[in-house]
Amino acid sequence: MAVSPPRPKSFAMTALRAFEASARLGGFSAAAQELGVTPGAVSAQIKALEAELGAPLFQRTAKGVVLTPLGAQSLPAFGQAFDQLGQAVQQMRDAAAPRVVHIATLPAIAQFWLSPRLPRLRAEMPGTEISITALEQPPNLKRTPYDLCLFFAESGGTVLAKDIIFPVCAPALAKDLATPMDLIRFPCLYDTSWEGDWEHWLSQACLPLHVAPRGPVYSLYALAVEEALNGAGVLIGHDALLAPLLAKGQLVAPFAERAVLPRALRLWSMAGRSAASASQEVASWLEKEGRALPNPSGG
Amino acid sequence: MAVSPPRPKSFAMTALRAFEASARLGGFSAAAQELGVTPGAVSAQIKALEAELGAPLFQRTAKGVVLTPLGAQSLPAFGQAFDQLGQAVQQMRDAAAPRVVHIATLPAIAQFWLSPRLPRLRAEMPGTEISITALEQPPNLKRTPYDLCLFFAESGGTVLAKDIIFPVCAPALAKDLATPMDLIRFPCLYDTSWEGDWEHWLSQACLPLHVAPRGPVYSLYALAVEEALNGAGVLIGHDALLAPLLAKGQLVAPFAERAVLPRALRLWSMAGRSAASASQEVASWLEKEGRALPNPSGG
DNA sequence: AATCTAGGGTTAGAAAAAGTGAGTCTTAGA
DNA sequence: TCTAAGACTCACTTTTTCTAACCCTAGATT
Repeated sequence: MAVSPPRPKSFAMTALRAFEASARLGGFSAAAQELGVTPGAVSAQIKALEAELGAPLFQRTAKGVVLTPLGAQSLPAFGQAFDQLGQAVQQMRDAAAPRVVHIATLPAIAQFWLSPRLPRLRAEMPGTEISITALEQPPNLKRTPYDLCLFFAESGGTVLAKDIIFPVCAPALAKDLATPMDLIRFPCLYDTSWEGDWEHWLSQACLPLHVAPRGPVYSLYALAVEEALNGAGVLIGHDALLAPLLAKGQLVAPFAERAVLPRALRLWSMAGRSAASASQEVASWLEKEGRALPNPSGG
Repeated sequence: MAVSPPRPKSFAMTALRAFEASARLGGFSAAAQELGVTPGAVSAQIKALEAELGAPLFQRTAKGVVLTPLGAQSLPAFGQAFDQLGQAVQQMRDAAAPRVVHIATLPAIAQFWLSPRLPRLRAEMPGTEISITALEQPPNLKRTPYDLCLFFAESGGTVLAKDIIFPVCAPALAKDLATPMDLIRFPCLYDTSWEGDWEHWLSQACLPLHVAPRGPVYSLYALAVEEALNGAGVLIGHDALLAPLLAKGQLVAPFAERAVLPRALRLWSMAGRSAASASQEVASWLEKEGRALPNPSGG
């Protein structure tokens, strides 16, 4: 008669979360990113879960993993359960600290769009604490403790600004840029997370030109902007982000051609928050801000 | 602009579980028992959760804890979420190992009621693996990975046998026990988890006697039975458990008086299991077993 | 065909979390 | 006043989890 060890604990929560995320996102790497750990950790969790379960949940292939029937059949229930858990956590956080709003956004947006507006926002909403977290990817609001997401996206939420791109540079450089063809003689700067920007602009401007960056590649938009301000080259700029610098004349747009990308600066929150909550107040304020300046640099 | 640390993980699952259990059961100690850890561990978890939350969930008093409004308001959602999670785990386990049945039961029941029946049960259900876990308290099926619970209880599930108690002893001792009054001259054995048994029997038998155990106190019924078999004293015996020993004559009941306790040997499972599952098959078999021998030692 | 790349798997060792155990404190009730 | 229950503290141990650096495979690219 087998008597199990003194602590007959149920399944490890971490492993279940890893399973749910992996199954939902279709891969360990994606799950690892959502959970904020390395793929190896997710792999180990799943392995442990499968061992305890005595049956495989994923079928491993060289190019990713596929759910086994068992895994596929288990996923929906776990999805619902974790949704509910996440919602419960949100509610609790709301109730505990009703005047704290956590915004998740791109580092570039945080620095160039949000940061200039924060003083006014804070002034207009005293007593509300606003915290900003910079992330490369929009987080899953159902699973992570953020109230608002502010990212460039093609759909979802409300549009705060179109994503209009065009080359910008220091004023000193602009006089050497009579036509786009002159771009060939200068480094064309861009941020790695927006690799296609130059091509987009060139094709939208009907220019059969191929430009390539010279010098360092920037993994942080702020660095690229800094370089552009220093006159190190021509940056492919985002209107929504650079409007203040353009307005102040620290950067200029040497060419008239503008490309409007299908994506836009969008703000969204988790469904089912009361409109009276602090996060919704902040959202309204930001949306108003977006409407107030539909085209800050003048169209 | 505050950028949170690289890993903006959501709340710790363990802490949330500790909160839910503590809130539901009304105390850290009770929660600790359900979770299989020490009260200190639960206390630490809750403390960490409250710190992260920035608000207290419990109000500490000298005699236990009381939920704050925040805690009370958060509890239902967490209860539902964990119920759903537990159900999802159950479903997954069922689907993964459909022929494994985990039974939680009292050590004494495991050894004296279940163990003698296991060979037949296994013979009749080949291919079904049955594992037994001995626990002092019935576990919460919604939160722990057991399929069936077999305990003495006053309600719930189906009755397998009444709990009838009466003194038993080795045959050699019986001849010195003409009347219950003779009990005074012998050690009266009992198990610590059933402390009131002697009083129950004595009062039901209308005997104004007070008996006390002499010699060691047994924390495991099996030890007390062993001692009784060795002729070390008179044990207050449970009919359902000792029937085989009585039938074989290894133990005898020197007195005719029997006390029927309000509780009974009961079997229950989590609601919402398909009747075709292995666990329900085992349950049916055990229930049939209970019906087959309503009063094994003869009434 | 050789190389590249993306996605997974594996491992040892490091780090973090969770848990224990003994002792303390407080208060209700005997 | 004494006792018992329940919670807390703190130093220490154990367990879990994570990372970093490796390898492996298959499809795409050159």
